[in-house]
Amino acid sequence: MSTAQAREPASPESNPLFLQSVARTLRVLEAFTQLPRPLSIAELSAAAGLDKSAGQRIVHTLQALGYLERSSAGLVPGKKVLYRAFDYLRMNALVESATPVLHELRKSVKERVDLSLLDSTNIVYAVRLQSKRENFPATLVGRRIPTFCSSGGRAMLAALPEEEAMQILQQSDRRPLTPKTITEIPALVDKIREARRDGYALALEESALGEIVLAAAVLDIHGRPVAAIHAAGSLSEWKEETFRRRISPLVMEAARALSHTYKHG
Amino acid sequence: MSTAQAREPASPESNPLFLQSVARTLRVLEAFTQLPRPLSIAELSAAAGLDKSAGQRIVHTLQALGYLERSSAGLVPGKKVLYRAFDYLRMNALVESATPVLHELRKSVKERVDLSLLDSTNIVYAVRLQSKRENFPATLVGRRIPTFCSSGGRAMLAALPEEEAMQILQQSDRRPLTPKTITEIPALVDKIREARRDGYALALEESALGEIVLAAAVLDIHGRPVAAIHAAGSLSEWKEETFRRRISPLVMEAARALSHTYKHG
DNA sequence: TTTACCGTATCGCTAACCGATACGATCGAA
DNA sequence: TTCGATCGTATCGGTTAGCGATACGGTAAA
Repeated sequence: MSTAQAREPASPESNPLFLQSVARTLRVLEAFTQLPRPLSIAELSAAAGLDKSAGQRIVHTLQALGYLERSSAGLVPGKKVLYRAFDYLRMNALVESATPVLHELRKSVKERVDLSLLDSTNIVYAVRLQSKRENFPATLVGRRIPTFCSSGGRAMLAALPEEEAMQILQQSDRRPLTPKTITEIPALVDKIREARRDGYALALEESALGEIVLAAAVLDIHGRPVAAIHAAGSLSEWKEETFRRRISPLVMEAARALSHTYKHG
Repeated sequence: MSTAQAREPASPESNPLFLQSVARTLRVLEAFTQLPRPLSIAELSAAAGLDKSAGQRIVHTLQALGYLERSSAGLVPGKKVLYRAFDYLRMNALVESATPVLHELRKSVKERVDLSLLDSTNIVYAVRLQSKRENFPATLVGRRIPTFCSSGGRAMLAALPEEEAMQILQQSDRRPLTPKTITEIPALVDKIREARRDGYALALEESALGEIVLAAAVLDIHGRPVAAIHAAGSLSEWKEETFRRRISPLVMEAARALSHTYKHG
């Protein structure tokens, strides 16, 4: 096509119903994912692929609406984004029913337990009950990590039709998060097969060093994986085998209790 | 043509930098606050004050971007909103330093403890460590309740210049949340004065029946209130006086530990 | 079957937005 | 102090992105 200088890279949605003004707005808010610090208008504009003027207008509007705030060092996300997360969480029946189950689980395993949701190549933490002091961002709701290298992600991949799982693996950005992250497709396929056999998945220091995580998938009424229950321990306190033996039945039971109940989708 | 009927109510921002396309986009996402259930395109459009076509386009785009998802019963918020909340939380230095403090506090009071942030007429919960089983939405991050009827809100109002506090009271929608909610300005002024004297605020069944909440304000480096530390107990287990005596020193100490440290603003 | 409402798709018109431009303030380095 | 760089802010005519009226097919309840 000879539109030499296309303004937007022919937005993935060349659908006439796709509004670039909406996409631009959200790209501004998404800038903080790459640059998690107070940003200037110019930085936000650049990160969103906008010129100064467009950035100025969008920032001004988002600020007026409470989705951006001014701090002494620049613009930061506004409290309104928390309201939107609340809307998500309160409407999610799975999050609701998982909360008491996770509390029970937390009591018996005495380690950090989480509920994560499958979002294609990533998983997002939706409920988190931490135990000890840990690296701060790692413990927050909304954190996302790649599906392929998390125990929960692999537990869900194991419950997906093989073809879909392969697709996700191939679409994933498989850069390692730690030196121990498994990144080769064949090795990952092995781990997934293992998870399918065992009913749970295990990740050893793949997203954080010193951390052992065990997870089982939560299935919806059609048998599709929609979430996972995680339990995370420290390798300074657990041997792999003990962790598997003691924790896996509890995690699997919790996941089973939540499976097949709601339509979740 | 006589544009007799202005399309938008001359948006609060008649500033030429205010983009109505941005405002429309966010109004769609905000619809779930009023109507927390799966919605159709028509419902979302109506809630956002848009016609069917505009709604269709915005919904289509938000869905393509992951900010809306289709469930069996209609459209619901998408997981991307959780990512944005994560961006907020991880960048907030106060949230970060409050997390270990809250864990300590949680250990000594053995009740639910929260960190809330002041957002004018509302407070938002940013960190929550719950104890027992409770009414579900009431325990979520991102939940917002009116400043005037929460202990944390009143603790912060007490730390604000009198004039500003009055302004917030007057701007507030003071409909009661429970039969015990105090809604009269003079009575609220009394409660705020009391909080100023004591260094903490108390709310008895004002946002939930059977609940007693005690809170102290966290001040920024300029002495302005930016957040509050809450501890919530059940009236079936606590007498007011015991709660005050046992809990208030701990909550005040936690709030003091966080005050005057960061620029927070 | 009828009716109502759903999601989806089309298309010409136009005003909302674009983006180039300019101005004053601030801050560090020279 | 004087630059130069970069910040936020403000203005304005041209045009394109988006508006909104309209239409179509499917589905579910009456």
